[in-house]
Amino acid sequence: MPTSPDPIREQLIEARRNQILDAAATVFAEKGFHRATTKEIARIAGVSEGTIYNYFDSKADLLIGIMTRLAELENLDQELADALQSDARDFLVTIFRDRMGLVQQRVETIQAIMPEILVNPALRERFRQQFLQPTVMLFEQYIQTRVELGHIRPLNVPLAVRVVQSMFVGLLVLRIILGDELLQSEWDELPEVLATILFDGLSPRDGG
Amino acid sequence: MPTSPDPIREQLIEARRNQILDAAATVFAEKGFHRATTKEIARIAGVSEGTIYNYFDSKADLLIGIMTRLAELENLDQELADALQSDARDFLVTIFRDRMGLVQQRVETIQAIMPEILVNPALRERFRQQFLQPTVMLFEQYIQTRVELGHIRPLNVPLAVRVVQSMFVGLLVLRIILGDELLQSEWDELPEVLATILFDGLSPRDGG
Amino acid sequence: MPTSPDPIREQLIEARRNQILDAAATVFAEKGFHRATTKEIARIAGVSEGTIYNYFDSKADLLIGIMTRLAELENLDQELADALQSDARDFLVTIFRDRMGLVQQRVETIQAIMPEILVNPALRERFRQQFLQPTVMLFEQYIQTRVELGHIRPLNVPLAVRVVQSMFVGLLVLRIILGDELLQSEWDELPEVLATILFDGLSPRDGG
Amino acid sequence: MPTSPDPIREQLIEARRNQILDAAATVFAEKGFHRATTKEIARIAGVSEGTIYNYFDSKADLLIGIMTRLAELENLDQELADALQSDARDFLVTIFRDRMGLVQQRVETIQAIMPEILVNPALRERFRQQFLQPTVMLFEQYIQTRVELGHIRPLNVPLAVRVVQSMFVGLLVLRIILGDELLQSEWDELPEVLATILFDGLSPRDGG
DNA sequence: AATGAATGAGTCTTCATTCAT
DNA sequence: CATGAATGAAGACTCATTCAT
Repeated sequence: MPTSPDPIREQLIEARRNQILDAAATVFAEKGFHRATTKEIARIAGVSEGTIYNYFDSKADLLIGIMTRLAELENLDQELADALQSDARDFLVTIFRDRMGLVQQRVETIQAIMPEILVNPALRERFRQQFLQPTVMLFEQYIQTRVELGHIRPLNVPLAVRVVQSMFVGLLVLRIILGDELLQSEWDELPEVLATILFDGLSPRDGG
Repeated sequence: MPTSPDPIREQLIEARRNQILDAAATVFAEKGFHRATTKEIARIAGVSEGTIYNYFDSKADLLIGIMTRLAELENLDQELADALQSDARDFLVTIFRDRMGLVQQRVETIQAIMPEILVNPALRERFRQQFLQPTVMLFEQYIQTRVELGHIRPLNVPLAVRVVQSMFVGLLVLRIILGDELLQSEWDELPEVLATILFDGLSPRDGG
Repeated sequence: MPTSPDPIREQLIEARRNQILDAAATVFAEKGFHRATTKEIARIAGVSEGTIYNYFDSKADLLIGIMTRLAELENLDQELADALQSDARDFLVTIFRDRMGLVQQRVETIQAIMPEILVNPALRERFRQQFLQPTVMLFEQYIQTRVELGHIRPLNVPLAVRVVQSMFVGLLVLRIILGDELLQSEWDELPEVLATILFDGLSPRDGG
Repeated sequence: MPTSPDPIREQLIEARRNQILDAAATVFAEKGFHRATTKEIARIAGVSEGTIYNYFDSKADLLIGIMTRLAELENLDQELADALQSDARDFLVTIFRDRMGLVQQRVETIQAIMPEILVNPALRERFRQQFLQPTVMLFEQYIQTRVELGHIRPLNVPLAVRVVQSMFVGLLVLRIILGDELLQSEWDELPEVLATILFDGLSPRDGG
């Protein structure tokens, strides 16, 4: 009984999976993984509890599914490839706006998985492999190239990448998870401040 | 029968509370809040499960206790008051080393509470009031003063503070929770890279 | 619309029933009735779960079907009718070999139903009516005749039949279900030992 | 925290374990293992469901417990040691009465475990090690001695032991599990018939 | 007649919390 | 105050059965 490559069926299955993952992300975001119940996920998804288990192995598998689906939407490499064309500073502003815009759309999803990533080793490892490592590698290459081109001052590139990455992660945590109000109200002005700090530094320019 | 202010008794009670909180922090750090059981906390603490409830109202109350005890150890204001004496850059390096050193000692405690902060609204609010707001206010004053003294270029101070705070939070998450290996091996070199980026910026100095 | 007695259709239906019962017997034998799932039975039978329910009312009905089919293969009466022709001892050896040979072929089927017979009253009653009672009655007649012919010593015939029947049942349980290794390796020598014990007894013959 | 050898506590624990095992045996016997629910076992035992799990690891562990407790009551070796004193035939009658009397008392327990033994490999192995093997070994020695003493005719001792053992097992199954009515009504006369068949054989004695 | 996705009742098991000793 | 046995509510997961296609 080979898997029939029936395209209609495939689509129905995919749609049902997404329907369930959407509901799971909503409930996980609201209650956290442990306080979320399969009963409520089923209710939100408009299916029975049993149906969830026709599409996923376990409640934990829903988290994996949410994260994998998130990863499939990424195409950072293309973005970075285009990036060398533009000015480094413009690029920072652009990519920050782009990616943080994405994050905005996925607040719920991120709230759903992030706390559990911190606690669940298997999920954590998956997260590192699917998100952190690719990002780090691409950024390292990108910055290394900028350094060689003289656009960026010579420095410990790997550490610098972590510092910038930390800033993204930290801003995410402060705004999305901890709900910092100032970050929410002045979010649009953030890229400029960020660019100034990162490229020009806090120290007053000699001629400033 | 009013509570006798017997100082010996007070001390015993405090000691027992700490003994239980230590155990709770250990188990929460290892298993996460939900996977931790009161039975194991009692075992690690060397007391019975019932005893825990003589000192704390609930399992969640243990988290509050852990966080409150952590806050009591803070004396950031004094540190910042002294800070204006020294060079801004030196201060950054110093305070980063100090606070991250503290973090090192409290890895377990932080691992215990952080994931739950992300998920538990009551705890989150408490965390914001006990840690984030005081820090933010003190730093805002500190940087504002530096700006007025001409040590730091004029900028959107509140946002800048969030950016710096994010960097701390992000580095914490990356190193402690996600276990980034490079950050672990080159941790000692981080303050210098950080200072360079923050104060001098990524852009090559004209005369550099 | 009466059921058309279409012989081709009849045969197809019968074939499909057998296909499903074979699969059910296999899975029941391997997992036991409760641990067996209709999903796996369907998979082994090469049909869908729904199809099973077009031929059988319920999972329990599969057991009934298995047992009924087993009973249909029996034609003990003929065997016993022929039996009086031969020497009693030879007959024991022959019938033991015959029936135990049958059992060998149906190990799987027997493993499938026996444990459930012990637990399911309806099935148990059916088993008694389909297997035990006919066998007992035939054997009682057979032995009674032998006694009257002077081939077998006078004794409590009904009890004696139960004793012999028990021996069969017990040997079955020990070998098939409990997997006694000696019974498996020396199975072929068993009829002779059995015949000696049953006909000659354990006591040493005076003139032996 | 070493296990306190508090004798009172030990006794209470043992009593509670027995209370639960009694209830489990009752419900298993009535419904079979799978149809029995922990809820009902708890109800019959007069405790809560949770309490069951303070004393046993799982529902399956209850079966193990029932079987182990049954095994502890056995002291077959002593019985067999005494046995060589008496006439072989008398001994058969005696031991049959003894052991079948025991069985009578434990009908419920045996009904509880036997069907599951047939289906659960782990339990089956345990059963073989705790009951079958010891019995077989002791009986082999006993019969071997009898043969050497000339009380029993020379034969394949191991097979003969299985045959006799089968008879016990088979009579058990027929009477206890399948509920044969004749075996129930004439149970008291069974030992004599059995002894006659086993020792004297079915064949009429030459001088009989 | 065949399919297999959907169903949802049913069960084992966990664990925070209580309270009699 | 300390204990730890008892509690029972809650929840993840299974699977026989149904029914629209």
